Amino acid sequence: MKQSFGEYIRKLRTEMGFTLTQLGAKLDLDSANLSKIENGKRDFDEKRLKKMAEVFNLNFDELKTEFFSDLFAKKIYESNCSTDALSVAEEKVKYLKQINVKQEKLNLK
Amino acid sequence: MKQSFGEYIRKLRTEMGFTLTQLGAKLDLDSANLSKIENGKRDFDEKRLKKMAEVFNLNFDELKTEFFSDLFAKKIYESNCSTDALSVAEEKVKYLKQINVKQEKLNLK
DNA sequence: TTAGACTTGTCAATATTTGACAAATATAAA
DNA sequence: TTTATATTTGTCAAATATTGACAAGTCTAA
Repeated sequence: MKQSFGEYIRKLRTEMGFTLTQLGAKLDLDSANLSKIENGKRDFDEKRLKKMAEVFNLNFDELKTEFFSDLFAKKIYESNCSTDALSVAEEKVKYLKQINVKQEKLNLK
Repeated sequence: MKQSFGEYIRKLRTEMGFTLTQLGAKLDLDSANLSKIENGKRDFDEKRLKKMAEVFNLNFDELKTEFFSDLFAKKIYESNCSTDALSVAEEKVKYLKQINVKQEKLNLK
């Protein structure tokens, strides 16, 4: 879990004995671009997460966790932001969900 | 800290007695677009954080925390991702910083 | 050396974000 | 009420960013 998302894909891919071209085909992705993704030079596209979970038989929610945590970590690292943002974000997620509940109740009326 | 970034700006703006147009001018931003930002219909652009900190005399790092936490929370909410991603992200930030240290040592040689 | 695997650079196509403006609505003072 | 100002909403072209694709390079193992 402490690796980057690119390293994670590479690990999974080599464990399965796939080449970049083979996995690329499964994910509908150019091997050159997949190489960049594994090397952290491009971002993996969220829309391919579902397919990736299927290919590697992974739990989709755990894969999302892996994917988004990478996104957040990179943002924090690049922007030199405090990791406090992470705990504040947790509060804000609660806030957003709460707003949503209120909204749904209103919509029922 | 439990409000959205848009609500936060609005609170600061009204406390200072600024109109959208007045604050917009200070931030080099159309009043209509600032309105959308405050109402969560557009995103505040990271490049204006510095100026915003100056205008409201805020600590830049704290403002960044406020800004990025909002970003993360929205992502999690929209994508229905587990908040586990936040703690995993913390680990990944450590990992990225560690990699960087190793890289710097290599560059010295 | 050759074939296959991987990497890197580039660029047009596509998608997203932004700035700007007009028009509608809300608010509040005269 | 009318009027002035503040705010909201819709739209759209321009600016940016991302993506897919391909060529050409390096690396590796037989």
